[in-house]
Amino acid sequence: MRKGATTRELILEQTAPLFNQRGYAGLAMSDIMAATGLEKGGVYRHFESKEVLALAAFDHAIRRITDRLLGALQGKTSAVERITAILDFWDAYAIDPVVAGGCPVMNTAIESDDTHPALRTEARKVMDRYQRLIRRIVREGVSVGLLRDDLDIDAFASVMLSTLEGALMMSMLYRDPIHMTRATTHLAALLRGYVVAGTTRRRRSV
Amino acid sequence: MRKGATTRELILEQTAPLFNQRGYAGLAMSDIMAATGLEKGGVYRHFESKEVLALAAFDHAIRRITDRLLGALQGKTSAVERITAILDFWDAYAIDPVVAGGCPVMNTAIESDDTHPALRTEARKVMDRYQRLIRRIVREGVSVGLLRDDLDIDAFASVMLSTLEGALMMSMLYRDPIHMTRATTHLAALLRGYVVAGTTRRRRSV
Amino acid sequence: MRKGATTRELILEQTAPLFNQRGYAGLAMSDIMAATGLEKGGVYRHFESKEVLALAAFDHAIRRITDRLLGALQGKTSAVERITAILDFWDAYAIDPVVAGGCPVMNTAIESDDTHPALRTEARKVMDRYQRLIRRIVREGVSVGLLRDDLDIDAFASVMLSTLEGALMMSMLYRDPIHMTRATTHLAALLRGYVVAGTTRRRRSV
Amino acid sequence: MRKGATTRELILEQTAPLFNQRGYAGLAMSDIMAATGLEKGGVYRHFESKEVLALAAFDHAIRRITDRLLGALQGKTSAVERITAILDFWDAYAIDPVVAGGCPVMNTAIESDDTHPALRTEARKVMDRYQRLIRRIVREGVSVGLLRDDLDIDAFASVMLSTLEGALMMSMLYRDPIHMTRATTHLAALLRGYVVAGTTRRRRSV
DNA sequence: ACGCACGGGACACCCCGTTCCT
DNA sequence: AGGAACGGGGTGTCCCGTGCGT
Repeated sequence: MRKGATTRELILEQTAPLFNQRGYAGLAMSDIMAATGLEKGGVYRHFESKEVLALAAFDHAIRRITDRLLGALQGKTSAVERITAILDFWDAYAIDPVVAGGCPVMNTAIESDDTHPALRTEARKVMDRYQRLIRRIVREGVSVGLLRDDLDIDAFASVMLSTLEGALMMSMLYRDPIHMTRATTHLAALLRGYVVAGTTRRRRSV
Repeated sequence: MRKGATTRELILEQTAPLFNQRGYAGLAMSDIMAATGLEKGGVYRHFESKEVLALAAFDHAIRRITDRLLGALQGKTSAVERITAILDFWDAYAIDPVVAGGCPVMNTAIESDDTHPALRTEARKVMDRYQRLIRRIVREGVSVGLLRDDLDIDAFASVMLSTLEGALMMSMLYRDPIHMTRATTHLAALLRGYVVAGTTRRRRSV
Repeated sequence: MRKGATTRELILEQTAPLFNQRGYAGLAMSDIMAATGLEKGGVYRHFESKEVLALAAFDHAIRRITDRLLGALQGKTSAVERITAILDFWDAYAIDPVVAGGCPVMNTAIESDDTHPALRTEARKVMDRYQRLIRRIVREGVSVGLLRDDLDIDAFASVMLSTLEGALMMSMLYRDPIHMTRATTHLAALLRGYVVAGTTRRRRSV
Repeated sequence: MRKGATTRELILEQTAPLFNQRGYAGLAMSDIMAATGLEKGGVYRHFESKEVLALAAFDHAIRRITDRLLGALQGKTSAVERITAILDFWDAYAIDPVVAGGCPVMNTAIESDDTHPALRTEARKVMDRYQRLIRRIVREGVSVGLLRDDLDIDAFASVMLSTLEGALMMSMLYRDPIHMTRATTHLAALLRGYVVAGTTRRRRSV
């Protein structure tokens, strides 16, 4: 057992990627036991059911991702810098995911769609937070005069997340980060199109 | 007694949406029996295993979608018209999917990523075809002089599919087609940006 | 197919030993198909069900055994000769059964006891005939003055058949005809004990 | 929760007569589940396969019978008393079997003959023990001078068991203990014929 | 806090017996 | 007579969760 880590955290740390890779239905308690080295008694002491564990593991995965993302935003002040940091984060994610198995939100959304309401609700909540984060950044950019005010903030957040999630799926399907690169490049260009002339230094167009 | 081919089609028709909604691991043979009204003997006569059936059901779903999509392309000649038809197809899909449960390619890509190589391979093949279709259309548009030749055809296809797949996931997660609408609107505008001035009648901007 | 044999007879000829060896529950239609070289359609054309076939196969086995036994009795006139012929028949049966798998009556009696009333009835009928045959012979021997009239005819037939059937079971269990030899030797001596002195030539005592 | 050993015994107690009545092929796991009130998981926890269970059930049945038989021999000292006790045991068995369905050894010998080597071996082992028991008793009777020394001990044991097993089959086939009575009466008389004159009080002849 | 025995029950797949069509 | 079709019961595996013992 890792020093200082409680058993509960150990379990989450080990199972979060497994749930992310194989899904709720595809992951068995026996896999969890094998991964944690615990027996059932040990696991059930901390989580009253597989479902509760799955929910907690999802939360854990999201927390890890969010921590990393917020870290990447640290010190980035302007909207463009912050959006760019997010795009960079996704680029990195496609090469080396924070949590193995792709984006937990998308994975959960796909699997739970018609089967597991609790997980679906959780995924939606996280997606809400992602949208709000982007909207907040963009709104700030607009209010500050960095971005044009004809930018449809809701649509931008929606399209940006759609494109990034879709591109992650493509990159994982092909085991090739190129699709993510193309998506982030495209989104960066899109954003640049809304930057008010003269407010920032030109980057080379892609 | 029923003709075998009929029963086989019946099974595929009934199970394709179920696999699409619940995934390979989430769908039990008993669900299949319930959906088809057949007993085990009947199902296993036509498909030697759940895996073989899942593969066939995936194929079936794709065929249904492809047929519909090709139908929508019927009579559309110019690249812009054809891409627009594809976008319209996705818009409609988000409201009323041809196969319940979202896009089989994305669903399969997500679930099979770390668990089911055969399904993953199949999903990749179909995604290849989608990419080739878009590239062919765009390439023709460029060669004909309708679209600017600085358009990165591969990147366009990649970004377009990423965006549409991601948007479908978002629309399903929120049970709200708005995300798809935003994605297609965005992609339509993107395409319009590459149309050579004077080659087509202006559409009202969206 | 054997010349002159109808398909029906071919089936019975092939399956009688199989039913005798493996029992009704232990023999599958697929075994029957393999043994006969026919497909299911062919078998069901002649026998409407496995049960009907099993009954017919039992009958067939009994007929073959009875034919052989009656052949062995041919020309034997005195009761002692006839009983001895029967004992010889059983001795030979233990070494090389007329129908593979032991005595169909005993096999059927054992298997069908709590499971298959129709077969049980059939077995009982045949056992009745066996008992009647022995009683008739012995009764004739008594009436002719060859055998003592204090011989309990019913008990003799019963004990004789019990001993022979039990001995056949033992010989098959041990794959050793010695048990049958001991039984027939014992029964021959028993019978001799009832022979009226001076009516027959002494055999060497065993 | 129940103790495992208890459940194991429960299963054996309930299934031993079932296997004895219907045979290995004729008894389904579902019958076992119905008889024990357990679900598959419960049964398979204690027995890894139907075959292993069948073997254990056979052992269990034999143990029950042996216990009863040894109990009947308790206090019986002379060879004649002991053999008589065994005959009485069989008489009682034909009326009310210790294990429903007849003699497990014979049943198993018959069914397993051409199908189940493991069971056959087991049946043979038990039959060996039966033979040894009788031989030992008779041998002791001879060495003590109670029985004549021209008695063929091996043949006596063999014939006695053949007769008893065969008679049990007959009694079960006819649902009439008379055949067993005749067999034991006969065997008692046979034994009496070997008693050295003057060593024991005459019993009335049967 | 954890290991482990326990057992209910779902699951996949096989194969059996029968029918129907050719 | 061949053989596809299919209802259905078969076995054994696995899975989840409980509760006892340490």
